[in-house]
Order: sequence, then structure tokens, then C-alpha cells
Amino acid sequence: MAPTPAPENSALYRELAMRLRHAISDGTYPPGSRLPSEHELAQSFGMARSTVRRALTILGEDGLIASHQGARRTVLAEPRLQSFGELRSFSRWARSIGEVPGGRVDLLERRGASAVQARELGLAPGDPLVYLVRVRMLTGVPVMIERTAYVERAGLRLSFIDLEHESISDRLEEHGIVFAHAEHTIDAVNASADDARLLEIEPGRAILRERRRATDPQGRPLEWSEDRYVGDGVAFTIRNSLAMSPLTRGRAVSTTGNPP
Amino acid sequence: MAPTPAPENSALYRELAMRLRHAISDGTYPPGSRLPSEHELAQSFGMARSTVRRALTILGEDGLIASHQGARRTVLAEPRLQSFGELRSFSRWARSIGEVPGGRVDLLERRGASAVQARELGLAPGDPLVYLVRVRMLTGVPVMIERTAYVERAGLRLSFIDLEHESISDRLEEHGIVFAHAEHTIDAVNASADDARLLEIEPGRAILRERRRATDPQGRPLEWSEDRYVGDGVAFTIRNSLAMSPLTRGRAVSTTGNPP
DNA sequence: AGCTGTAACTTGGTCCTACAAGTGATCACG
DNA sequence: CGTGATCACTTGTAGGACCAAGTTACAGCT
Repeated sequence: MAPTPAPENSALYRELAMRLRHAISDGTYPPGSRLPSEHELAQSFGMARSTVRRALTILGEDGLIASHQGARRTVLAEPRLQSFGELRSFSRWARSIGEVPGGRVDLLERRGASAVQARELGLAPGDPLVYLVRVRMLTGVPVMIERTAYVERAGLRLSFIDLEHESISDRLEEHGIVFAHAEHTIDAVNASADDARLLEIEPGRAILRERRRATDPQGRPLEWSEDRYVGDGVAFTIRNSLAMSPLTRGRAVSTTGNPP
Repeated sequence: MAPTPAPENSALYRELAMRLRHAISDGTYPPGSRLPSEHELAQSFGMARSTVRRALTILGEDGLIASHQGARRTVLAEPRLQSFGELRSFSRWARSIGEVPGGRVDLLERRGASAVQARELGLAPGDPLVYLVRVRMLTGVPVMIERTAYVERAGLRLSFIDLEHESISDRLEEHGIVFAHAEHTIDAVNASADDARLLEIEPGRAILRERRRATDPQGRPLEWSEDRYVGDGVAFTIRNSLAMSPLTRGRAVSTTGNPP
């Protein structure tokens, strides 16, 4: 058999993973049930067992199925719609849950990198970058303040974007700037007077703070952002397994200094 | 070549992944440098390319290396000591960062499941479970309140454990109760009067709340826990990539009701 | 010097085989 | 009727082959 040339960006194993995910969420394989054996899947989809295994590995990493030597795989949970894009982009996430994303630009300027920003973006202090502060809303209600420093390469493209309504991620990707890796640090702080004003809440309310550094496929930093979510508006969810755990608990570092 | 019989629980590819991880953290392959090619690694470790690839896949999922068709893999970051065990167990985590874990039991009793607990643990409301409230400390300083509901199977073992000093996870594993999957939901709330008293902070301070459901390898729920961390004491970190993203952002659900 | 085209190298994807190790159900036997 | 041994099935690990597609470096040409 000739190895299929892969029609689009879709590999066979990713295709199958997607199909199985759907099959789980549409009730073909409800939680608690067992999946067909690797052999059967290979047979019925016309691919090799190794390819099937690769697809199943993905579902396992997502925490959707459990597997043990000797026994058929068990469906654990229904998949949540989630993707890297939804996580990085507020707009995409908002649309995916049926809300209307909105934003108000509070500040957009070219400036020199602070010490923290320089360290996180791999620049020298004072190197030029683009700094953007936005209040993000879900269907009119403010839920998050976003303070992002973009490296120049990405940031200069921002001038051409309608920041109030368009998705920065979408636009940047069209210009060949792709976000591939991200590191998120999550903790809790009390709302400052400034936060309270922008989010229309009382000062002191609990804020879920996410600091994020995103890089391109080569690992070069693209953005460093501090997002502050209204405490009771948003939650983060992680699934992990013995085999794979991308989540770490750490002592909080006081990188509080995100400049005015 | 006969496939090596695997000396311990260690598979070849996991062995190699571990070695590479060490090689990265000890500076052999510093961030920014490129790894040897799959072929070279296979050669020098005497294994097949497919096995090497499997090891490299793991590092990629951990966000340690970036890889692109055609070019050698690039080292992105140093590995953080992290493991599923450290994430689930406060004791293990504390020891791993060089602190002395401590705890004070506030409450331990057998009781009937509340509606929320029943749903999360797959029980009927009123079914017996074991409920444990502890204040956890790092080197004497309280940093977290842990309110955990164990299914009976796991919970009944608790009576034999010295809850103030021993690690519950360690002990339960010795009894054949293994935690294999977990789902964590993280948001921020303000400290209640009760929280403030137990954690020795002022009421209203920002609290990082982690709700967690852990299951055994078969996917059967073992525990459902709500942990409240002092906001400026602890942070969670997640790495993710285009290829894999176990982290989801969701609207906060008001599962606030963890009983008195 | 600068550019271009090509060849060698490198990773991505698919398929195959073989064997080890654990599970589950059947079946024969006491 | 229970019980234990057996065996087919299933997943885990390892090795290997082949080609596609992207990157890099170098040689040679202008």
C-alpha cells in the first residue's frame, strides 16, 4: 500500500482522532463503554494498527479514554471543545462558547521593554516593543483586562488591525505569524483600583491572573501578556494523567510589576 | 534483534526521554541549541529510530523541544521537575521544592454525599463517603485548605494513616489505590471568614481555588476535592502547544457549595 | 561577490512484523 | 456446583522499511 499523500494538513491519525472524538460526544461510545479493539478500528478504517494507536494516544492524553494492557480501552469522559487557538485567543474562545467577543483599547503604543518584559521576550531592556492594553468583554460585560507586550515583528502588524472587533490572532496568522507554544502561569490577586474601574467591580474582589508567554514554532518569543479575569466569571480546566502532566504547581513569583 | 525485555517498569523510550531531559537540564543541550538527529540518537543509544521518535514526542509534549520537518529539533526550555504525583499530592510537591509539608486535621468523618459530591463521584446523594478537611502548611506557614471527599473504598483506609505527617497518596498507593487521572478546575474567590481564620489572613484576600476530581486507572472516581490556596503563595503553570492543549478556559460554574 | 540550483540530510507519516504481558471467558475436572 | 487451568484476544514495546516534504549547505555559475 502506498502511504496516502495526506489530502490537506490532515494526517490520517489526526483524522481518526477527530472522528473518534465525535463518536464519543455523539453517544456512539458513551462514557463507561469500551472502544473497539485497535485491530477492529484498523480494519474498519483501512489503516495500520500503528496509525490507530497514534490516534488513540491523543485521546488518552486528552483524558478521554483509559487504557490498560490486555483490556479494551474505556471511555472516560466526553470531550470538551478545546484547542490551542481557543486558549490563546479570547475572540476564538468567546465565539466557541456562543458569546460575542468585544474589546476596548485602553492603550496602544510603541515603547521600550521593561526589565521583566525584556527577560520574558528575550530582548535587552529598552529594546522597542508594542504594548497593548485592552478590556475584553463577553456580550457587553467586561470580564478581563489584557496587558500584552508584543515583540516588534508581531506588534507592528497591529496598526493595520481593527482592535475593537477583529481577532488579533486571526490577523497575525494571515501575516504568517503563528503562535505555536505557550506557557501559562495562573494565580490569584485582589483587584487594584485600576482593575476595579476597568472591570466595573469593587476594588479588592478576587482576580484570576494569567501570565502567558507565547512563542512561534521555532521557540522565539512573540508575546508576553498579563490577563486579569473577574474571579467569578472564568475558570481554567486541566486534565492530566499519570502518563502526562503539563501542569505544575509552583511557589508564586512576584513578577507583579507590569508597568503602568 | 530481540526486543529488549524491559528490565523494570521502564520502557526503552521512557528511559531515553528521561536521559534527554537530564541532558537538557545539565546543560548538554542548553535552550536554543539543537538536538542530534533521530538517526544519530538511534545509533548512539543502540535503538531504532521509531523508539527514539517516541521519546522525542514526550519531550515535545512537555514543551521542552520544538520540531519541524526538515530541521533538527530545537531545545526550548529547561525541564521543570514535575510529575503527576507531585501535582496530586501536597506532601510530594512540598518535599520536591525543599519545604517541609505539614498539616492539621480540622475534620474527618464518615457522612452522606451531598448533591455535588454525589454527581462528581458517581454516587447517589446520601451514599456514604469520607470527608476530610485539612490545613496544609509549608514549613509551618499555612498555605492551603483542603476539603476532600473520598469514596468509601479509598476513604476507609484513612483511619490507619497518620494524617498530620504522612502522605495520604503514598499510603493509599501502598494499599493498591492508584490515582491515574485528574481533572482540575481553577478560579479565584475571596477568602471567607472561615478561610481567613484557618489560613491566618484577612477576610477578602484573593484565594486561588482548585477543584479536582481524581480517578483510578479504570476511570472510577476516587476523590473530589476543593483546595484553597493563599493567593500570593502558590501559582499554577501550564505549557501547551499547537499539537496538544490540555488546558481549557471556561465560564465559571457556581459549584461553590462545598458543605460546612 | 552574489545568486541559484541541487544534493544530502532531517523530520513527518504510514505500514509491517514480532513478541511480551495482561484480561476475560470458556471449559474441563474434582 | 465451584474452581482452576487454558487459550484467544487485546494492548504495550521494539524493530524496521519506505516515501514525502522541508531545511541546510555547498558547489558552480553569472
